[in-house]
Amino acid sequence: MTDLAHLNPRHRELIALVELHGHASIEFLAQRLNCSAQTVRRDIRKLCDANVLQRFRGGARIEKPQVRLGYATKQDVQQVEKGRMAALAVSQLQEGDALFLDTGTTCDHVARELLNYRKRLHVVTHNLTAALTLAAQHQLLDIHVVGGKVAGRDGALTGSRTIKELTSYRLDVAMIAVSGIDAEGYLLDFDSEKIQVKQTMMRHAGRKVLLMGSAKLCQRGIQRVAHLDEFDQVICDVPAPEEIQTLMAYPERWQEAL
Amino acid sequence: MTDLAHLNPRHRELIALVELHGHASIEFLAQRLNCSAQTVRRDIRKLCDANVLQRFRGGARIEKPQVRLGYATKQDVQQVEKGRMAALAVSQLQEGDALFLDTGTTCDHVARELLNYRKRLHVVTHNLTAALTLAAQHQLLDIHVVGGKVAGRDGALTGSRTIKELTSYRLDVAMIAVSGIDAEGYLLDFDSEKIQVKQTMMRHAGRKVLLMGSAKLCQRGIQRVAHLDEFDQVICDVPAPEEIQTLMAYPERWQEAL
DNA sequence: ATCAAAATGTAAGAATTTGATCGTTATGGT
DNA sequence: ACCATAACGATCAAATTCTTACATTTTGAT
Repeated sequence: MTDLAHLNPRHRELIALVELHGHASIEFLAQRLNCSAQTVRRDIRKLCDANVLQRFRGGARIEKPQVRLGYATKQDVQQVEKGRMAALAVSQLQEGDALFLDTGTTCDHVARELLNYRKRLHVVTHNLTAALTLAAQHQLLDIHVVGGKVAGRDGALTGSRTIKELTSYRLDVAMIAVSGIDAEGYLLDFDSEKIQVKQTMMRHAGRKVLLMGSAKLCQRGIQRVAHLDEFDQVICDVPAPEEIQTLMAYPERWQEAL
Repeated sequence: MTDLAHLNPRHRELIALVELHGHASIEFLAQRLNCSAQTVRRDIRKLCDANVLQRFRGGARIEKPQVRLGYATKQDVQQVEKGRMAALAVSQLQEGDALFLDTGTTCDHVARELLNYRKRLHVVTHNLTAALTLAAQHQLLDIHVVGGKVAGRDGALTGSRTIKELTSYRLDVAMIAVSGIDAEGYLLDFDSEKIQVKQTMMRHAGRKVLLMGSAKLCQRGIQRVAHLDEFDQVICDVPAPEEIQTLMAYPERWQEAL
């Protein structure tokens, strides 16, 4: 166990990317990490020496000791991009707005961004980490947590109680995150309990905002959450790829976070 | 764990900036903090020695952006004693027990202790930090969070909704913490909303357990929560002082955590 | 007001990282 | 077995970052 203490953000994102897919090619990683293939090779060699990854010709993979990939490492994927998307989403809020906040690391970034929002807001969430982050501003923000059963390491509350409580609200905005997207433009996720929560939030909100990093564009899920067209805004860190644009009735709803 | 006591405002700002994105470069920090890169390096070195940040070439990062160090770690008194009290309280649980868990740093210690408890348990709480701690064991533990409004930096949920939800439970144990005690043996606290939650938990639990560090024996509050005699166990880190013993109908309920 | 100690800024040299080049090695198809 | 292609490792130069040392400023106490 060598020094895994001072790994730079690129190392962390590299690990996260490999964990996310189980394996990744040098070229893919070089493109994602914005560096040369040479550097990726060096990083991989280092991480393999530290027994974090296993390498194969052309890339690296990870033996998953746990089926569930760590919530902590998910945070390392597209950290900067998630921050930018969160900032854009928050910048479009108005004083006094009431919003639903979904679970996921992207929404955690929104919570962090809201700390710097200096105006009154109402926030309703089933996201424990976000709620705890927001608690630092509880004098300014009106934060409501819906009841439920803790469903994941990230502190997502789900279950019939959660759904039932959500239905008693009617808010201005819902900020939703998902795991992936399919070829027809439907957003996907894995946990049906969490999907129910997302759908309920959308039904009880005026403006629906989707937060989806470009990494999600090539990822999947097992169950449909909603269609792209059901959202009033789609916030991403890159412009909409052509194949996505053709799936949208209103491609102008796509927004790129700079 | 070195001295976190005398952090100047720049240090706090630096930590906040690193927390915002999870990591930050020296250059970025120097610009935002209006100081030289060298000073930033010196600050970072200090904070890394204190285990607040981790450094990497070119900047620094923080391991858990979502856990604030404002609340739990900084001014928590009697940490060791609280750990011992928590261990004693947890040791008296039985597999399958269902318990209410109150807010406060003492109860956060109980949550941490429960992580090592290897048996099935049901936990109902309005304590966000505890719930998030317990989430790491969500496969083994059945964790329910009641809905409500975030009332403090520590992530306490309160309000009529919280009370109403609590009344639908009937659990084996309630673990309660308070701010102080008065001369007649009544436990005291400050926030009437939180007091209502404590009282409701007690009404809907079989065994009532009070967790009270010796520091609380000379502290006060502004409103009565309950009397010492209403608890089936009083866990403290010291033996009951004489003046307290005379106030209790059953002094044998007092337990000292070793 | 004065001095000592701590904090901050500046600069030069050392160390690390990175991308590119090039010869070597592994892989897959014929 | 052979060849074409892609991946790899070593090496080097350029760029960036770190450390060390020293000058300057600020702070606190007498």
